[in-house]
Amino acid sequence: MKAHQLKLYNTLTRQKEDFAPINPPFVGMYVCGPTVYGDAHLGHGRPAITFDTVNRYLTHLGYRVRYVRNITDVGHLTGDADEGEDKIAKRAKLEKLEPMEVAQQYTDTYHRDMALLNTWKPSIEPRATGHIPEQIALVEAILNEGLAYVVNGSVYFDVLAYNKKYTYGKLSGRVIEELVSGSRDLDGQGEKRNSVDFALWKNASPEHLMKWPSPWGVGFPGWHLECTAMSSKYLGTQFDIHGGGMDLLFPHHECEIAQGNACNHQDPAKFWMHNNMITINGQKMGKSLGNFITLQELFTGNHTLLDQAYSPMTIRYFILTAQYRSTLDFSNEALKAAQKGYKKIINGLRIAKQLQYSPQDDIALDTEQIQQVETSIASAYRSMDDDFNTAMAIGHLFNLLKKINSMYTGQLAPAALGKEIFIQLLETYRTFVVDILGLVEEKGDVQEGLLNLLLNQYTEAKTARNYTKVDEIRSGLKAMGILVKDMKDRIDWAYEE
RNA sequence: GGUCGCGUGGCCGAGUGGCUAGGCAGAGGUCUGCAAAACCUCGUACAGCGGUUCGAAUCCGCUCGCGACCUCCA
Repeated sequence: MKAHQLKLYNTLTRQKEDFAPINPPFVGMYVCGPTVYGDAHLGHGRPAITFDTVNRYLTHLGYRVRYVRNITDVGHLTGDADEGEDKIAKRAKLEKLEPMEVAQQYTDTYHRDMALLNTWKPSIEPRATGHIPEQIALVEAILNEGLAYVVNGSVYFDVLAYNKKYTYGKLSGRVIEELVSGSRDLDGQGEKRNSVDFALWKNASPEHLMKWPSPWGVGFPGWHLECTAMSSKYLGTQFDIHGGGMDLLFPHHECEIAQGNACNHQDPAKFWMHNNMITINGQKMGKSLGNFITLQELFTGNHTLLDQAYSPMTIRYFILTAQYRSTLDFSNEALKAAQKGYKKIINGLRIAKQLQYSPQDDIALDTEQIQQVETSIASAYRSMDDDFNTAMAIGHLFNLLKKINSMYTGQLAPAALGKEIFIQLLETYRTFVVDILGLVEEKGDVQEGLLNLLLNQYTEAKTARNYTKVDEIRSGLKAMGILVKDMKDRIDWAYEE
């Protein structure tokens, strides 16, 4: 393995920085997970795939990653201050279920969808409700620091007091004075000393469903608190990477930094990474806008905006074709192009497995070809080293794929590359596609044995020049998404793109 | 209103000063019973205007258009 200087964009400093773990070879990464009150949508897919790829690449480079992604199973408020309703409780009432049944149900569907997208499971997947004592301890610590205050059984973080010692707004680039003057006068925030203060613990009304006893009475934790509690418990008070969607940058991550500094006197994370949003017709796709498409709807094609179903791997590939910090616009056209691109990549994987190296004395090394392969390999790594530029890496993979395909069709002899480069080419291609990008063949309805039987018939018919039969088999297989390929010396097949 | 970001060929989408991104769609060619696949070749794009520079999609300014965050959201 060559030396890699991984650079990643740190939202905190707004520039790309050299990555170095606090305790090599270990890397601690915390990513904000879903609030489980509904099916996961395309917007959940993006951070999951983005940080899965980060996890995969770091692991590939030899780091030992502890990847923590939480499940938020305590609903936060749908509205402002006391007027709001717990999202999970709301769903529970609607479906006549226990809140925990709702959380369990959608945790399960989330896991199912993430597995389909071929994301690695987090090392630890803590739940907010499983860490109530830790959260209460944090509130007490912040109170002890004099950076929070209690009102009517609720505890609020005192942002102005905090800002005297630390800097509130350093992540989002917000200036406290502007926040104070710019924040709206909301009803029901009378308890707070200042509108910029945020809840650490909320007093629960009698009809509130999810609540716990605390030193300040029965209540529930504020929504920024769980991430601080769980990240510090499992990764320490300062860890390497904190990830999440850009929409969480403010106030959520800003508040995490404030809470971390208030308790531990240091920033919780060295690097903050934020994936951009998926847009639909140029507008953010999101629950609040009601324009989201769930992953299941994508997989089944069951949505008015969808022309057809798109497989999980198509979705994964689609997301990886854009740099994670760019917005990515959803459209049927783009997804169909992604589907074809993905199939092409996977067909290449099948082909690569078949290729054999055989030395040929009559074939000289082709230095130009060799150099092209070497350049593409190096470029693919350089792309990933540059803030996980999967889009660019994929571009270089297609260049490698051309070489693989050329060898497959006999237009390029493996011997022209030399054994070492030949092996390196195949190995790099497979490693990038499968290990790093996480793209795998989708076990469809292809039964290899059955297929080979049919292809034998095809070959026999062809030898007998029975073209009616040949065409019949070919069109029959095409209807099932299998392309028959008549090669010079044999018959092969591929997934239809 | 405040803060931040974006505008790339028919479509998607990389690219921060000179060196072919790539995919999809399209055209021509090689191969082939015919196809398909694959491979080769092709379009010479960077919102507009001005500036800096030997040289700009890439830096600076202005204009226009779009979006995100500021309230729960990945």
